[in-house]
Amino acid sequence: MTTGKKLANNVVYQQALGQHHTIACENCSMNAICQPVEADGQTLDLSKNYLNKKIPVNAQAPDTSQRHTQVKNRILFEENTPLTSIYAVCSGVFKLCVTSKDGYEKVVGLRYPGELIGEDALFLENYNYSAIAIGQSSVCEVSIEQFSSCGKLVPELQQNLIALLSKQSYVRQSNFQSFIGKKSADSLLAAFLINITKRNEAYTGSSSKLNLLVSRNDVANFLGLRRETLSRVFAKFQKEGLIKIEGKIIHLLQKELLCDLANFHS
Amino acid sequence: MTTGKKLANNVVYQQALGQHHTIACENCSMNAICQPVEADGQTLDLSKNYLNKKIPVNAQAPDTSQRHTQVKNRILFEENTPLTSIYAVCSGVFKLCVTSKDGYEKVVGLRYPGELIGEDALFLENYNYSAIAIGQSSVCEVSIEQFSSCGKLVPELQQNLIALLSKQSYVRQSNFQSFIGKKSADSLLAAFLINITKRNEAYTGSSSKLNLLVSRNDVANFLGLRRETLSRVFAKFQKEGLIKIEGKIIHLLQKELLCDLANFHS
DNA sequence: GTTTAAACTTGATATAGATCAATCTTAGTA
DNA sequence: TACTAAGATTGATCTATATCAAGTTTAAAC
Repeated sequence: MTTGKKLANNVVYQQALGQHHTIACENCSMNAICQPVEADGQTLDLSKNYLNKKIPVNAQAPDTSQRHTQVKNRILFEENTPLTSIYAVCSGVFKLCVTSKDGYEKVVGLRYPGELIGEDALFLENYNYSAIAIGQSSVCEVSIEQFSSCGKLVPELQQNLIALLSKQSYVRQSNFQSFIGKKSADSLLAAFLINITKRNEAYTGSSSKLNLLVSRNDVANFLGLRRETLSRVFAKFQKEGLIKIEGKIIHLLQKELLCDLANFHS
Repeated sequence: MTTGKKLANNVVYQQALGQHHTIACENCSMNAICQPVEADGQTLDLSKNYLNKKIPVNAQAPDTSQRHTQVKNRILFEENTPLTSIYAVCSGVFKLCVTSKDGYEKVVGLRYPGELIGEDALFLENYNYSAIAIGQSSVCEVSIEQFSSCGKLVPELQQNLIALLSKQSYVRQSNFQSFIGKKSADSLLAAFLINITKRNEAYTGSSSKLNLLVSRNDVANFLGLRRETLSRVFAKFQKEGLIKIEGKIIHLLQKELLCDLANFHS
């Protein structure tokens, strides 16, 4: 891991935030169905049967673990292609996109370590968005077919999946509530920063700083703002002492005020 | 059902759209866990054990069915109160609200017949929003406690719940995708009309007209627009021949154009 | 049928954010 | 270290939507 002059801080923070390391399994949403379960008084680790590894793509440092798939700036899967697996992000970040008829790519979600990708299409034929790795990222892959055959044998596994799905449903609803009907750029960005920090809290160990990893362009696209507007709001927040910006790393200096802004209803 | 002079059309359409009738079970999201299941070669209708009825509240025409709870302009449950049941809307519509510190009530969702309420908090202590009946509405109630005890006995029931939750997760994600990052009032309203029509399609039997049931105020609140702005966009859409307005009933005359507007990315 | 309140619409003005354009910064490469 | 391209910021102007205000329609109550 080289340290350029200007980059030094960045790397330090990335290490501090653990963004280039894989998430601990106990902090991962997938954990509910990966954990060994008790069946007939025996302990079974069914994950061995359905958790796949994939060939690393464009990996700078080849992944040595068995579980994690390395992808860099690569498409994990494309919209409207057959659904075969669901994924949990292990490291890095993935953007979820849909492409409109005119070819415009709209960012409809971001997934950070420990979060699921594709589980919302579990009983559909096809994926409902494309998933694209930002920078160097990795995932765990769960084959639906293999999981199903395991699930039939172990009822407890199914209960765990129920809990996982319900939790996801909650996460999605919370997400929706955070952003629906927000009109001002200020409250949108505040809601976004609070939302992402919270989602990464268990993983990064910090409730006041986050590494966005994605470009300003992607954030602006996701929020429905112009990159110029987003830039201005970022600058304003920093000038007002609400945040401190170090490239893609954001320190939330006055979280209370940001929360007020995020909840502000106009 | 009386027919006033000006009201006649309205009532006719409401009947045509079936808004004052309860949804057929086969069109309801809850159906996956209400249907009788096969267990040990026997058919069990477990719904009898966990599907409750509730005392009608403010009902104009008392409900004679066993399953459906009648509530009118009433709170079904309040934010941050203990979660005991999940619900499926049988008739009418419910608005989901969160109240901010300053007392402002934000509409974070609308639930039409066949849709679930509260399932996203299934494994939480408390409900994460309040649910309020608009006009005369009714629900089916599933007691969590009773469902759980049934579920343990019948694995198939659990599989059905998995399917239900995954589908809900998909619905939520689709919802999110429809509204996140939409900036213009035009595309917001277009997305809203398409979204609600689609959600009600199986129930109303129509893919080109819908009965909003909720006030313009609630719609504007949900979309993050001012009622004046919403009113102007409604008027513009009608003037342009995209829709026809009959009070709360909206006819989608040019669905293709509305879809284009809804997908429009600026 | 008349009265009253609530819901909805329309008009005029002010403002937040888009747009267009230029500049600056960062990261990757020679 | 210098060069290059992509990403990010800043400035000036224009436009869509909020805001304030008045008026109209609808629905409920008397």
